[in-house]
Amino acid sequence: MSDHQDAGVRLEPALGRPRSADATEAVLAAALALAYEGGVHHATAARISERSGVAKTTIYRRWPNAAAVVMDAFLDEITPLIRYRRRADVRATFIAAIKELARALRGPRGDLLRHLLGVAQTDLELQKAFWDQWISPRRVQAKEVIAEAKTLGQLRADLDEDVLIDTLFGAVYYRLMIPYAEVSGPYIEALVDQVLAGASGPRI
Amino acid sequence: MSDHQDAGVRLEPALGRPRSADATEAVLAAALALAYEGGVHHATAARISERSGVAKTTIYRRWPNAAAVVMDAFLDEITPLIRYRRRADVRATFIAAIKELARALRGPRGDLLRHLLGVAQTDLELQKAFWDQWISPRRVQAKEVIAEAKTLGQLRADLDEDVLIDTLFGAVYYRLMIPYAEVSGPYIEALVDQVLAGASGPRI
Amino acid sequence: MSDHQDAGVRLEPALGRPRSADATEAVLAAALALAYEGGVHHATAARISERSGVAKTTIYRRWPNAAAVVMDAFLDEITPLIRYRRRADVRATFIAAIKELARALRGPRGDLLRHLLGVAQTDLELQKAFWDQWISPRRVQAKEVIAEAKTLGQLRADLDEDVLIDTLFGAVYYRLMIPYAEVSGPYIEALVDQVLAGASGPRI
Amino acid sequence: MSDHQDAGVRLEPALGRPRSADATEAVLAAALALAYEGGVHHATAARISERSGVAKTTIYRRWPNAAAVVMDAFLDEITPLIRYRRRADVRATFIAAIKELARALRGPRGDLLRHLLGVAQTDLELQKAFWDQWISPRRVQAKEVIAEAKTLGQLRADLDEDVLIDTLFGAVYYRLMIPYAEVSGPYIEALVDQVLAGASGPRI
DNA sequence: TTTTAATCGAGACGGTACGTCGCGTCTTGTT
DNA sequence: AACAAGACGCGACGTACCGTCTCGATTAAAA
Repeated sequence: MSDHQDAGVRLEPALGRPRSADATEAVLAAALALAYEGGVHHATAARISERSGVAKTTIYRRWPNAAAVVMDAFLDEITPLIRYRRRADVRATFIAAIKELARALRGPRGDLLRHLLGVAQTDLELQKAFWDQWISPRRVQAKEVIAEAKTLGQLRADLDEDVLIDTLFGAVYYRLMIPYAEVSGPYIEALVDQVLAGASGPRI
Repeated sequence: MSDHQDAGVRLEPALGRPRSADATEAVLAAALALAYEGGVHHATAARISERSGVAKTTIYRRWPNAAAVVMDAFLDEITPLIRYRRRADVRATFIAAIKELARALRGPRGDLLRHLLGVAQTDLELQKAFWDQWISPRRVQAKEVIAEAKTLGQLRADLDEDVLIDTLFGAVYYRLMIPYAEVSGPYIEALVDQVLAGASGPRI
Repeated sequence: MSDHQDAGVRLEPALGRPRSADATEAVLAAALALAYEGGVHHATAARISERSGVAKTTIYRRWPNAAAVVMDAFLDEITPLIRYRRRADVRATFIAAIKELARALRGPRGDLLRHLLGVAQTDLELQKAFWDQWISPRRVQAKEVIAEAKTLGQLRADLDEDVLIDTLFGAVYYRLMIPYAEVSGPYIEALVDQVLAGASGPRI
Repeated sequence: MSDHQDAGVRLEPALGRPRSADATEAVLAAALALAYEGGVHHATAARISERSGVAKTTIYRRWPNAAAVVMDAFLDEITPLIRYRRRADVRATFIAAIKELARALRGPRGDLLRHLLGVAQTDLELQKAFWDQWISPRRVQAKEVIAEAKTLGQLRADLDEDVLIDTLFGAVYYRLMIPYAEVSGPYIEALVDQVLAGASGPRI
């Protein structure tokens, strides 16, 4: 759960009636189900309210709009599925990480991410949530991997980390949002290999 | 101008009153102005109609929805600004092309593209228009550049073209849609250099 | 029908699609039925829309709020029921007029008027509609009756018309809104008689 | 102060924490201020609570709804302003009483009464409160005046008291709720005079 | 010259969703 | 018990756009 309101830690003894955890759960579940059924636009505040049994006002008391609810629910669901795990070398680690990501996004989950990223383009708050809760933490992990690899001599010492991450994951998101071809296993291997080896012709 | 309706050629001698070309122009201009003023969502059918003096019916007779009008107007405007031009070598050609693209998208125009790409995620017709009129033609041009470079030995012969394009432009679109940092001149040079040189450490 | 919008006469040839008379009728009928069923507050815009089959937006296009619809419907219904008719003398004319009014307001119709007058206290537009379409025309008729009676010597020549009307009808509305007792036939006769005869004791 | 709850006498020794008198006072003051600022509808339970610093729960423990609070506050304020005082004769007594009433209701206080009477039309409890605490006691006083006047021969012995009160005060409330003209001093004199003298022409 | 047919402007229409307000009730911990 | 705080379910509000429709008025080629 990653509420929009209480992102920070609440230290005060919490005056008044506490927020219902059941309600939160029911709302997130309903929102996710609706979004999978008919796309982000199908998960309206009214429908989430009806399906979850939680009043519309309660929803708006906690999230700025329906899309934000779906975003929270989506992130709750996907975060545990895509953790970096160290492999033999950088190549293997990145291939594994990207394959795990691609697998997690295969099918309706990918569409949902596409839609959310789409809506985030015209919704600053969502944009920020996207960065804070999805992109940024994963970049941090990627940078740790890169740093280790540099130490081990697997990556060039003068390498620009951001460029490396942008090229690897940029390619994946590019194919997600402009879906002219699949992000297949072989593609991922070719992608990582080429990014590591470079595109230049033989320097003789 | 790239009307959605008369993509095919009209062979019949066109009975009745012919469509007004002025109307089309006025609609596109109004749509673009509105989108720049307040985002894609500000360019509603009603507002475009009012601003352009063209009836809503007429708009819907030619475009499926308001976003499609904005897309058409946007593509009309941007296409001439981003043509590939050959330089000394692949490196220079790509750097120049990406810099031109980045320059064209700096400021409000980039936001508009972001928004359109966003809306396209939940609008199949727009998705297709995006691919057909923006992405695809540019990929064709890029592939010509790559082919030439392969012939000249500037790029590896066994190179996967799609991967190369995905990494280069994926990085740019990634930074466009997840705007954590600018697509600056130095960044573009670093990007192209690293993609060409590869990220691997020294093979001893 | 007494639309809030086109109170004045429209001379222009009426551009665009004309307003549906059926819709107007259906809305008024639904509003009145709902108000009789459960009071003015039961005639909400949503319910009127549902019952009449006319979209909520169409309702708001013509009336400022649900209460105004009920008011229009009520006035349409009641106006033909309470016309002044001349009798033998002023006394008989007023008694007949007030009895007709009382009869028309007996039962649910009186409650509806009470409610509407109530709502009008916090709604300027309704207040005005009330005066223009209900009170004012009836006062005009009353003044004609008074003028005639003065000519015939049935009423004192120096009489203040407004005071006379205020006392007669003020008493009726007073009992309507502060319903401590009924506006019965005998009461009406006593009312008119006492207003005509005066309350003063015998001038010896 | 005329609490809705403890109309009956509380005989039990009152277990637990006793009710705060300060709270009651603060609530009434806040309610009245809010009603004067923006009309009865502006005095919502939430706003009264916030302004007075008294919890919403506490308010609902003592009054059935926000309008009842305003009513209580209004009556507390106005009651001392409008006591009957005997003058030379009935005519003078009534003129003085009505003038005092009119003076008290001039300006925002009249609007507030209008609004309350309006709301009372759709709120039985308020309706009753209105009668019990405002209208009824004043009618009792009026009847005493009338009885005295009858004894003194200033009013006809066979006079119907209710009709007399209805006509005099009905006219005032009529002009309050259907404000087509002011309740001015001269108007009040003309009103009382005409009600006393009668409207009939000369019986020759 | 008169059809004939598609276009155009204007604007009404049925719908869906929005985000907010106010209601009166409830669940906390505190007095 | 009563209290402050505030969450909660509920119903209604009035608005924004959507895409469709129905008018009368143009506009040009076909009859």
